[in-house]
Amino acid sequence: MNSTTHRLGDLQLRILQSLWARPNASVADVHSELKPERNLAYTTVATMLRKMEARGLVTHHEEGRTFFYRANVAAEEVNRSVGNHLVERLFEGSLSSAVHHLLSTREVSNAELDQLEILIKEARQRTK
Amino acid sequence: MNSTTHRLGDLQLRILQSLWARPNASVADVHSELKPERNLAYTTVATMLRKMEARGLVTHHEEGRTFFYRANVAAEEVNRSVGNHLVERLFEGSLSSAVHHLLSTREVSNAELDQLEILIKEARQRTK
DNA sequence: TGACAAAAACGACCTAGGTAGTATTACTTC
DNA sequence: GAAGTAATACTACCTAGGTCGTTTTTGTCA
Repeated sequence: MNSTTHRLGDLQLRILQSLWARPNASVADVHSELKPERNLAYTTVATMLRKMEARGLVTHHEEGRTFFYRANVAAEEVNRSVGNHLVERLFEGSLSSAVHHLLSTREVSNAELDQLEILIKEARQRTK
Repeated sequence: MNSTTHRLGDLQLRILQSLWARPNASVADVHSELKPERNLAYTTVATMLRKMEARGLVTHHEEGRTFFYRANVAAEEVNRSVGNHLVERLFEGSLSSAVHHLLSTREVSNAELDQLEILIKEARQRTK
């Protein structure tokens, strides 16, 4: 894949998320999906999709005169890449200090804490 | 503070980190600190510091003809802001899915897992 | 005091994201 | 077949990070 999956703009990320949820979407599809949160012009979405295709982030195929886009990078890949990049540049690679900051400044429900403990147990199993 | 503490460039973040570790540093100080990892021109650092001051990220005071800079935003603040922003935009605010991704794709030592469990216990105490 | 060096100021340029208007093309429908 | 509509294509512009080169100022020291 592209080595620069981290460093995606906000709009690019939202478009990718839209495509992950609804693969093979036309410009109109993406545009109307994003309409409520960002009141963008149709051409803004179209232009961004074209730019993203040039960067290899999405691909398209044509049906009649309409382009249908799909993501060319996996959600897992992007999330991992962006997440790791953040931990690296902010916390020198220390996952625990990253989580520490998150935990100490966010409201975290008990259910989420339960979930986290399960994840830790699973991680222990894996490294055993 | 500034509402845009998230969205800092890599260089800006590194400069801030340098200033957090060594407050009241001259351009030469920051430049030589960053020298090993990034072979930047002196003026690059100076220019970036000036731009950062214009954005309110750092301040300076003069001693003789030399500027001494210090960070105008706290490390805690920036880390929290950047971290939260990431969790929001990548995982819709779910801390556990963020941590899940991190845990599932990184090598995490047992010591770090221990540390995480302690953090969770502390968080539970706090919300009780 | 005159040369040198160090420091800041300024301006220039490139890249990339983001946003959108205008032009062109082509399909549909009366 | 002409008008209207819905697509894409193209171009332009703004902002911000990042990177330096050149110029100006000023202090130091032989």
